[in-house]
Amino acid sequence: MKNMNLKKITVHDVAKQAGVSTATVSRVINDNDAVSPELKAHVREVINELGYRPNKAAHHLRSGKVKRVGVLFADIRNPFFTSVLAGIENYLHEAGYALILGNSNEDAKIESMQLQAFLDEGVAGIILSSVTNSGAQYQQVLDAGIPILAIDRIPRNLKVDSISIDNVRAAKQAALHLINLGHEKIAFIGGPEHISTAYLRKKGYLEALEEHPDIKPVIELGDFRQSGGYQATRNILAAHNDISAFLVANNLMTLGALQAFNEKRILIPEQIALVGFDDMPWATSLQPPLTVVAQPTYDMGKIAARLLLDRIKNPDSPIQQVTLETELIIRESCGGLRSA
Amino acid sequence: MKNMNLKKITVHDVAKQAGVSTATVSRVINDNDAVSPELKAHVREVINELGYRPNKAAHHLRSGKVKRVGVLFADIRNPFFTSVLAGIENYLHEAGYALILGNSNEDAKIESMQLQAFLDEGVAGIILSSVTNSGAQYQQVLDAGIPILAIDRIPRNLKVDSISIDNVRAAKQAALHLINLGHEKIAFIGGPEHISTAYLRKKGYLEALEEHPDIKPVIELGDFRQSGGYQATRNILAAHNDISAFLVANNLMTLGALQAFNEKRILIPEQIALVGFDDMPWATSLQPPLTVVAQPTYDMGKIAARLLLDRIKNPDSPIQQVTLETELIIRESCGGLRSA
DNA sequence: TTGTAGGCGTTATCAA
DNA sequence: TTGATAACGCCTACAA
Repeated sequence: MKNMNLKKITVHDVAKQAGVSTATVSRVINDNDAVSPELKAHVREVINELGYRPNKAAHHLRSGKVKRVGVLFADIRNPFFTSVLAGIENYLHEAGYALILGNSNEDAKIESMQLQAFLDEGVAGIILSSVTNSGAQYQQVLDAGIPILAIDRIPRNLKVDSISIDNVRAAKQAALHLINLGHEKIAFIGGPEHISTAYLRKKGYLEALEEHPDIKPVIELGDFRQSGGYQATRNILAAHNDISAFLVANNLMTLGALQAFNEKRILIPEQIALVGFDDMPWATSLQPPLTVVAQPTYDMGKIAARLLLDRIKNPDSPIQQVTLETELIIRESCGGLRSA
Repeated sequence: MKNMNLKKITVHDVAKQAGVSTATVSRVINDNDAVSPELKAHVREVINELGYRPNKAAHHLRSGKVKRVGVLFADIRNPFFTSVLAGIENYLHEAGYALILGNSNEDAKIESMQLQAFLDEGVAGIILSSVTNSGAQYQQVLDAGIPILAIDRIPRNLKVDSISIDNVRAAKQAALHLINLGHEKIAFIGGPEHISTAYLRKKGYLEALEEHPDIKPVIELGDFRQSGGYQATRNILAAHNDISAFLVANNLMTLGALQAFNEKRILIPEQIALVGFDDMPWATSLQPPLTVVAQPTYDMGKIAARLLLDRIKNPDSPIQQVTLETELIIRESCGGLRSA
């Protein structure tokens, strides 16, 4: 009834009120060319006075420019994602960009639908943790002039900026930690081989063992989810009775392993030493606190967003592959500190 | 060099190729009026043939319609959020809506900036877990004709659709569980009082105690984060030496409490019984597995999205306040099952 | 049932 | 430095 005044205010209203042309208003909005400082100030005043807000759809349509980024993750329910996303969101927000979120749910079909949706919606760039390992299906996005930033999982043969950790080195370091502690039967729970992080972490584990030929690999592959870690752990426990240490290649699978250990009343670290991936909130709340390979998740998100916006501003600069340091945080799940 | 053919295809191209007018093409796109079936089929063929995709910015500008929803959470880093978000994303994606994500980070200033950004960006509706407890600052959004769906935290005095759990009942049930187990010194770790869930859960705890006048409340308020739960637990432990049970009103604070118990080598459930909020992935991986008040987070997200889209389609239907059932999942952190 | 034409709010071109 | 004007791609009276 009383909302008489909610008809949208446009450049025309501002122009009329300020006694200038719409062109001038537009120039002021975009802080563009050389509008005389006095005029600029005056127009700004009128803009505030009227509470004018530019229409982004019209801006987009006319100029072709958008301040909007698509973020497409393979598994939105993994807490690893939450932290990375928070970093991305923080950076984008401060840069005045909107964040469009998608979940491919580890499904290549859905992934390509989501990418298409991003294109339809109009995004200036895309941050992607890809489902598959080959980069072919992303070419049409690139051809449309939309840059992609690959995060965490980096498809082969895709010439785009990327940010990840050194997965081989991280896993190798964790495995060597267990070896140096004297373990000779070390099981590895990995993920689906088509996921680059899974493949590379397994490689790191194997590289560590190659330096110690007397230690034979024991490998079981899960699905990077809790249930998969649980099942893989049970399988290993059933097939071997002499394993003294586990290296688990992902956060949720580590929870699954713990669940299996608890059920069998296996004590950590007395009976089995455990190293997990990702320093998640619960790591310090477990008893014993968990030794983990920590990734700088939040910073990873921030840097990813920064790299992408750089690319958007500068489409022809050389491609960057950023690798972040991981840290092996030694707590008590491999023993040693407990007696201290 | 070779991208000659990436000039955008428009309704005009389709119209020309199909030998019809742009109006007809538009009607076919929107599956609208009565275009003769044959013509419709023919135009559709041409659309596929040319790979035509409607320009959403133009559509939005001209028609005023958008298939885009803003989601604004108070703390994007809380894993509770991840699960709710996944539910929202799933529903929106299937309905052909894009999801714009924002994080207010428990800051009312940022919250209103984000809301303004949503308005500027153009959204058809907003899902909001609000930072403050009073609804005044949301009126301008509502006045702009954009519906809000309040989720989890429901501001007072705001006449909008909402979805939440019965926080009073949930906390009361948890407290009564501890009382029925024979505990007479039960500490409660709550959250900031201006957050509705925090306030209501504390109320539930107090209501339970009112039924047992011999039990005196012991309350410490944290910040809903891990460090807050840790500190609150330490405070209680320092001030009382006869507490036999803890009820912690949020997931991350429960992790903080656990951390404090571990540090002091306090055994759960032998020395202290513990009930937490939210059935998070780690609950079953803890030793002992955690007794919790479980919220249907994923479904909460799905239902939230559905309610909002209903509202968008039907702006004048009566306001709905949906309350979801919680479940007290009894595991082993209050004792009892361990010997089984 | 189909077509014509004007305009959504902005920006870019051109002229003044 | 500023203004008039024509698009951007689409939708929707209105006319046929």
